[in-house]
Amino acid sequence: MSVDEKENVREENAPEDLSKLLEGAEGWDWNDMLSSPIKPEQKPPNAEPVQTAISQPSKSPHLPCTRCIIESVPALSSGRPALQVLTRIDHTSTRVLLLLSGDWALLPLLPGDVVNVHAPLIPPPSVHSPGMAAAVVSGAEGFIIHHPDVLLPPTMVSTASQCTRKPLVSSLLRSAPGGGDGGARAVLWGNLLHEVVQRCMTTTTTTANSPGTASSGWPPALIDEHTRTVLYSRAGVEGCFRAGVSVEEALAELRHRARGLAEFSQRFLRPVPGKEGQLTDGETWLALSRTRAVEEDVWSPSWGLKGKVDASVEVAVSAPRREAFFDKRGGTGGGGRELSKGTMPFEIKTGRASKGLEHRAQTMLYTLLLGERYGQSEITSGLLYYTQSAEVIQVDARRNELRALIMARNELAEWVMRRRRGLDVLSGRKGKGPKEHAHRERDGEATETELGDVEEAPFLPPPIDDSWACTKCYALDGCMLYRRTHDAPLSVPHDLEELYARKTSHLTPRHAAFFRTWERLISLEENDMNRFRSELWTMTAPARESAGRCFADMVLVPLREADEGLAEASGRIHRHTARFVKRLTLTQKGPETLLNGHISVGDAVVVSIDPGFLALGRGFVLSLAPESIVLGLDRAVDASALQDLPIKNKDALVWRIDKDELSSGVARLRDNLAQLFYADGDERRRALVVDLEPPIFSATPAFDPSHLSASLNAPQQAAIAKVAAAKDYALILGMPGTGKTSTIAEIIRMLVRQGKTVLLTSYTHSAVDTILLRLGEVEFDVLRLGNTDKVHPDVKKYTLGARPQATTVQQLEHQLLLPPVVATTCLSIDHPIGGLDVSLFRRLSDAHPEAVVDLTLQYRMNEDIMLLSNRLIYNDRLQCGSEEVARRSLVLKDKSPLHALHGGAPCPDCWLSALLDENCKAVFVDTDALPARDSRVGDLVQNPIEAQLVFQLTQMLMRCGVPATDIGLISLYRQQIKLLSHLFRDTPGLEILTADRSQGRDKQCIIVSMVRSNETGELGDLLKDWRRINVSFTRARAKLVIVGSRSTLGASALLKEFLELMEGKGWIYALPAGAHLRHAEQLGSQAQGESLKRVSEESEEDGDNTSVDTPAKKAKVENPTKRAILGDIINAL
DNA sequence: ACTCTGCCAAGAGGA
Repeated sequence: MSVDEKENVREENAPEDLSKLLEGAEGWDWNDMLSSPIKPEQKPPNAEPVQTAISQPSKSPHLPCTRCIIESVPALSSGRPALQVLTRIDHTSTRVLLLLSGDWALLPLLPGDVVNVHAPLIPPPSVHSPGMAAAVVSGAEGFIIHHPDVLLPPTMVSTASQCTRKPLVSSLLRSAPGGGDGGARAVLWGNLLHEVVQRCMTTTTTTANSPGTASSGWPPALIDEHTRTVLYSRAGVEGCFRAGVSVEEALAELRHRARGLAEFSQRFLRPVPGKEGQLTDGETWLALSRTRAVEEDVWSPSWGLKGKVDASVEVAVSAPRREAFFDKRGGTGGGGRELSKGTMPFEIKTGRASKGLEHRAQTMLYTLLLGERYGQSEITSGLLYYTQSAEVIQVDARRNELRALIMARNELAEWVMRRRRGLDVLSGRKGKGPKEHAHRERDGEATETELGDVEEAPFLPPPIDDSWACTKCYALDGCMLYRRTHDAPLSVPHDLEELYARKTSHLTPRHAAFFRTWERLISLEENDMNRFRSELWTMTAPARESAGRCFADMVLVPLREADEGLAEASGRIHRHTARFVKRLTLTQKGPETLLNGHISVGDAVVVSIDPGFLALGRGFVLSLAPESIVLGLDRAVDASALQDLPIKNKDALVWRIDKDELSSGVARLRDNLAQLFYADGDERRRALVVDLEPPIFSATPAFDPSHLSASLNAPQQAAIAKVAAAKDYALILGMPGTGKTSTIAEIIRMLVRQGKTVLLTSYTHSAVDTILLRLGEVEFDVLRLGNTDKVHPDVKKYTLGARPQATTVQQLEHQLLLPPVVATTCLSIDHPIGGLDVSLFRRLSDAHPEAVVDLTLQYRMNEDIMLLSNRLIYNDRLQCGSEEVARRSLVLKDKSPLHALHGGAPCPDCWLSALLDENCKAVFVDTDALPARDSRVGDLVQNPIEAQLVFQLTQMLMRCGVPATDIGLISLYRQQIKLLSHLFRDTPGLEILTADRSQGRDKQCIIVSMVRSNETGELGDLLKDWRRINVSFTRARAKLVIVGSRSTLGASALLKEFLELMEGKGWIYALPAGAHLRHAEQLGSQAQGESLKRVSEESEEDGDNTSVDTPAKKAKVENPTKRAILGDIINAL
């Protein structure tokens, strides 16, 4: 049997046709020309196609794609059918003149905008434009993707056909599925059945290699097994719980809904199409020969789309031979049927076909995504499978429909960009250049004012006001809320007045203002994240690596035995584990250690192959060593997982690992905010939080103080009494060391004793877990929700994963609802019983000081250390809990090592002796005489000499008998933390933390490295933040040593005050010149210093600092495998 | 003006 490749219909847009257009182009009236039909009679031109750098290689089968920046757009007068737009190819100076007609001429293009031009580049209309190219995009050919860096999901684009506002509102508020109970159930069946089909598709091996043999398809037993596996999984039972359905009922329903699967598989799962596999069109026969992948995530910056394809399948299609084809191909005789093979997206729909058009649209967009991923020109069709009606429909991606869909995408992207531009202005970011805000005249009206007037600029399209569609819409609540708070001037049509009133009449202007304000704050944060998102495809890996947000040139290597423990951890995202090392060649130079940069353990990452294969895996960092990184990923990235990708040189695969910027958490915040304002929302909470109604306290709190722990001090007891009396809320302000953790633990015990339920929550995992740990062994049950991989090991016993897998809704209900204490982070609300707002402590405590209790007695700091905090921040409200605390000092067990530095004799002017003195409890160590200057590594700041000083001091402390676990090193700068961590890599127990991460911790001795030291007096914002300074100073119990440059730090008002205070107390120690060298040898910091020097020099190379090439810096190891082995050895030590 | 934290996602379907 002969198999013909299917002709690509879009190849008909051959460039010759366009070139013909341009013949003798000089002096043509372009607008006239573009609106007139092609004149094929004109003789072919001599012009060669323009050879020019195309920044983005063609990935689409159809047309080359060029990324261009708009330079100027002419005034657009209404009724003009065509538009000439001058652009420049991104990252080049090559100009491209876009000749737009039809819909494309109406695009709201602004100078500075990015467009992807899907059209061939041809010579420009005028020969007077050397080096310039042109591109024609009209109703008949080419596509323009406006704002391509906004990647939109195909579902959003397809829903926009009905109402553009709806997908935008629902992307802002990722609310729970609407449509009432029925909706939730339908979603559940959809979710589960999808997974069943996908499992069947991946576990079945078809008989592709034995032609002629009919495939046996999926045996009913296999389908049933998958059904049960899917349903009895954690997600399955949880879904039932959410939808309020019993597992038994779900099983029956799923079995019912899966009944057609076996027949489907018999008809279509075969190597060669036959009559059984006839599609609903009545003439096409289909065979699914292989499933390439399911749930594939494809990000397409060239189409400005990203989505998940249910399945990618290899198909064989047999269709009656068409006349048109026959003629065109010159005829192979015979008529009859024509067979073609290819890859298609396979879209499963388990509901009714009522949304057929949207489903078709979605499927067409998936053809674009798959075309990009597999680079195959034949992906011009997709398949829609309706499980209920057992129909399979072939959807051809025809130009006209695609064009309409792309226009719809462009419109959505324009709305998204309007919002971003508005937010950029608000946050003072003015975009990329002055051109961004240049004029675009439209009928003589400048749009510049629109940008300036952010308050009024709408970012949502107006509602469609279709009483039938709107009443049924599941985005209605959000839509109406925005209408009330953001589109207030819009008049409401008569037939929707009642609905509008029902949804919004409870909202006061104050409510609207509150929602607007917080909504905007949330969006600002979201916008910040989005800025980095597009860097994954707009920046090369090395460029992004130098900004510290990427690891370039990574190679996949096998896991080591030491990583096995990591591989076991299995959260919802973490399904596969992969280890990467840096590939280094003679010519390439990378950072010596992966520890440089912004990527740390726990961070979310995206794994890609440059160029073109974005986001092949997503997950987070499990472990990070100088030589290798281990990731937990949502999908496999090994060779077999990549077998179908058109990657040229699979043996020399190079990966990039990018720090991911997740923004969905922010959308949830926004949704939580919106919940406060919905008609059926929590009215009391709205009154307390928004209207600031006074909280009510009972005069006679029902609690028995005799149950309280005897160790509680008076302010702590007062706090607990306040909580017991609170009907709404009580606020406890805990200054450092005042026993917040114990008080909270005690409050939890009290509330549980009273039969109440408690939600324990905080912004961070560590804060939640600290309290659970302090709670210790309790007689009641605690449920810890949230990402298991981030939960403290000793608290894991409280997680759902530590309990037996529930197989009934009732069991799950018990696990979820019975524990009186539920602990989780605020944002971890992707769970049926979670959900909380941002902290409103400040707002509430300002409005109702009577609701606040201060904890004032502290047991951590001695009086010298406390004095700093009291004077600078707390107005002397803080007191020592006891004399013993006040007098606390760091006593050295053995001072002889100190004397040994100077031949056994005490040394009066040794800086180490001075600082280690027991009476030196709080001291600022001034480095100005050395000096110890800061330096930059990319955008990071470090101070190597200061790191050495800290190293020597710490070494001496430990030699004198202070356990490493009693010492903490703090810096506000991450790069400094890295230098210190490197120096102390062999000192277990010593904690080295940024100020932020030291929150909630304390140590006998804290050494703070202030880092900033320069002649220009540059201080940065970090050191001006008094909260961070305060946190780092108040971690110390007995001794606080602050190392820094007095002259530089004095630039900050707070630090100036601090230095004056220290001066007055005589607590400043000015290091003599060369102090860091004096004991270097004895303290073994010679070798350490060398290695430190190396690390920091190498780091500096990554930045723009110049450094002399020392002979010590030899060429890097040439063989990547050797390198990996070396890495193993180093790591095993 | 260089720090931190959290979040998995696009879609699952309905008159």
